[in-house]
Amino acid sequence: MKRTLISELSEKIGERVRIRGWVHTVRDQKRVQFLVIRDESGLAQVVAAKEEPPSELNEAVSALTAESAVTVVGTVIADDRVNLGGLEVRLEELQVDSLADAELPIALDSALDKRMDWRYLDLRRPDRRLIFEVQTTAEHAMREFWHREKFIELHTPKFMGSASESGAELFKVEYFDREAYLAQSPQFYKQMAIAAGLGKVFEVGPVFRANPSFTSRHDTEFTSVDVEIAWIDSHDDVMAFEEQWLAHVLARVKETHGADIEETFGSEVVVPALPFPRVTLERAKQLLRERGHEAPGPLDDLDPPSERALSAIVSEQQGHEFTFVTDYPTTVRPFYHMRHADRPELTKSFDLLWRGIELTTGAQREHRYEQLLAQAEDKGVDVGPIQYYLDFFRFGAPPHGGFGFGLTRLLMQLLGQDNVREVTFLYRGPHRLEP
RNA sequence: GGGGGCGUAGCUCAGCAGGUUAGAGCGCUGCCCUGUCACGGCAGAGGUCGCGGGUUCGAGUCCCGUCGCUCCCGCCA
Repeated sequence: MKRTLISELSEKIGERVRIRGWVHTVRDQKRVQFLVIRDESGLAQVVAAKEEPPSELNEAVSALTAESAVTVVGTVIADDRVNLGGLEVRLEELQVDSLADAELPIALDSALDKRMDWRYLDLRRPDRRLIFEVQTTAEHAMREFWHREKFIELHTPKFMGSASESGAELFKVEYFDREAYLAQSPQFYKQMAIAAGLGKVFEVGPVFRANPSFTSRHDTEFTSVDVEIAWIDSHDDVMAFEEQWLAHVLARVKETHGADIEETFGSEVVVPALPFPRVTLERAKQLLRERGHEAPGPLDDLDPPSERALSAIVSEQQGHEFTFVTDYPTTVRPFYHMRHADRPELTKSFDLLWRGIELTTGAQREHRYEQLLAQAEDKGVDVGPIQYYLDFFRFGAPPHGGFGFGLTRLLMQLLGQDNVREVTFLYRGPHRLEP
């Protein structure tokens, strides 16, 4: 007999069905037994009259434990007394596919770290499933847009012979008789694709950061969304692409899950207006000062409290959740970010803030070999190990730029969660390698 | 790496200025209950109070160390 999803039961009233799922609750009374079965589509009540003495079926129901995996055969009956959709399944056969231990190690209100220990139980909660449905929709919408715009999808190697950026946050691994590093970014390789003439490229893939970061928005392995575009005139072209792409993604998420997200997580999905507000770092600092926010920390960057404050100011003044902050000084940007011709101390770079958190870093890249070399030396970068990268720009490289984008940070903000661990299937952090 | 908070039953927590057998709710086990729907009722089991030292007549409670968790900062996506 074919399996019926619980969401389809209302179309099968009077029919015999086979449903498969988990025991949500057991209410074993004197005269009647109720089971609530949960599958990926919903909850359903299953009922069995108790016989005197109890039948084998009654005994089997009594022996069930919560979260056991079961297969139930019965007849669908409409009954107004039932709160769950006004229908129930009259139990005829019960097969216990896997009996769960009686006592579960976590509850609905368990602490995050404990829930991480038992992630597969944590994820059985229906509202957690929505997280990954939204992720699926968001990624699909991203690809939809890229595909329409004729982007090429990349799969770059995650083993590297040398650092792709700073070098301070690399995981070192054994690689036969030498050492290799886990890629902390596909940065160099997506630029290589530009030098290779692929035009516009993207990659959705894992990146590894050996930072001992203990915050709600960092992990040591996460899914990075990377984009690189050739033949641009400036970083403005990159921002223009990103805002259209993101607006498309959020529109798709809203139309598919907007109501569910609001109901489940109390977070409204807002499709952003175009263009997004843009503000230079200089102007951002000025805005913050005007509004009485003392921007502490380094003078040439925004610390997290300042980013939150800036987002709040822009939201209040312009009614927009997104803010591009542009033109960061060379001191806080990598050597390959292109510098402004008229103000060489500033880069043609940007960050994208959403609801107070950093979602993206992007820039126009320096594609002129001599200039790139000079900037590397200026930043004190040892060019020896990255000569292969510099070589990309020796045989005709188009002007280009792109951005890196944190997928889990998007999801966290989208679903009003306060921690990336909630929206990561399996979190990896400095002290978390299991399960 | 720096700073704050926390670590007591399976889970979530309470625990007085240090003082006799360490508590609650949920869960679990057993019994009872004509349809429940977070079912309800009664009873019961379950804890080296993270670990190691120290102070004290006496420490879950104070001190030191250590491990773990958590948040913020740094770093970044």
